[in-house]
Amino acid sequence: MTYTIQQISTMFGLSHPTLRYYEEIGLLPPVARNSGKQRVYTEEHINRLRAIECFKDAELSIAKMQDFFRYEENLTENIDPILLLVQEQETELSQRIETLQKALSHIQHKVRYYDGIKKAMEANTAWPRWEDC
Amino acid sequence: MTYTIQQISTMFGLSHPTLRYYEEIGLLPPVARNSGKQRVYTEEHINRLRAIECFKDAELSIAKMQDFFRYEENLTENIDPILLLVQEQETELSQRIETLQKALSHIQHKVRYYDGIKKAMEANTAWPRWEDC
DNA sequence: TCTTGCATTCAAGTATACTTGAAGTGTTAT
DNA sequence: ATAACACTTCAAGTATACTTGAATGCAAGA
Repeated sequence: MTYTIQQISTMFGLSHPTLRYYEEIGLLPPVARNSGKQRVYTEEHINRLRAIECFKDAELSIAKMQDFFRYEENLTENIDPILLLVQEQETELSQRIETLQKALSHIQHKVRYYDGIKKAMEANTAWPRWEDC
Repeated sequence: MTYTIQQISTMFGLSHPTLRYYEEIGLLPPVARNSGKQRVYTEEHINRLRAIECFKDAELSIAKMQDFFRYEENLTENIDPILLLVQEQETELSQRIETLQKALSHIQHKVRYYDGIKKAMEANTAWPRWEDC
């Protein structure tokens, strides 16, 4: 089964230029062409794009994705660097989540605070005061 | 109490150029100068920088911080937009945390997988196979 | 055949958030 | 006084991840 750039674009929500850009920087494997020089994508590209989607969610930079895919091509040689790469990403990601959770509770505090003020303004009563967090 | 750019820089881990940049774009209130034209920061700047720190953790863009601080100056007029701003950030942030948590479990899966391979290579036993997530 | 439309290349531009460089001024220690 | 260092301005550069524009090519339907 093969796919056009249009189909891939729709499938993954990526623009044509973005797909060509990924190919240009080697994030996608080379894409074959049909008689009219148009790109013909295969399952290989679908799988790679699924991996890219997942890594993007995990906030991996394009450079690290490139490393990852390079390592994966010769896993026996590169088991140490690839393991390190995913372990580091695991650490970064869990720290990031922790930071975001703290920030979320700050923001939620602010939501309650400004909502209290709005209610007080509407009811013409005294404003709540800011409780430090 | 007043502070030099050096003290503020150390306190918040921001470079001198970054502090001047924040001032230039109006993220910091205007900074007074001493006889030698050097910046003199006050508690007002410390408080603002603490707020900026918190918003940065919450992934607020500089543009939104600018909006926030502008709204805060006249809260009575701007209670609706400021409430909207923090509510939107709350929503975005919790969605972001959810995405990151899913991504984290993908990455943890990969860590276990590649660690299994490494162990198998060392023990010269069969490689584990990839279990799809 | 002609037009419409999708596809192509390649270079240049965009957004965000800073950083770096050059050149000069002011302050402090010896 | 003089060196060393901190601070100043202003413009230009950087990194990441794309996007946009201009010019051209091919292919299929009216």
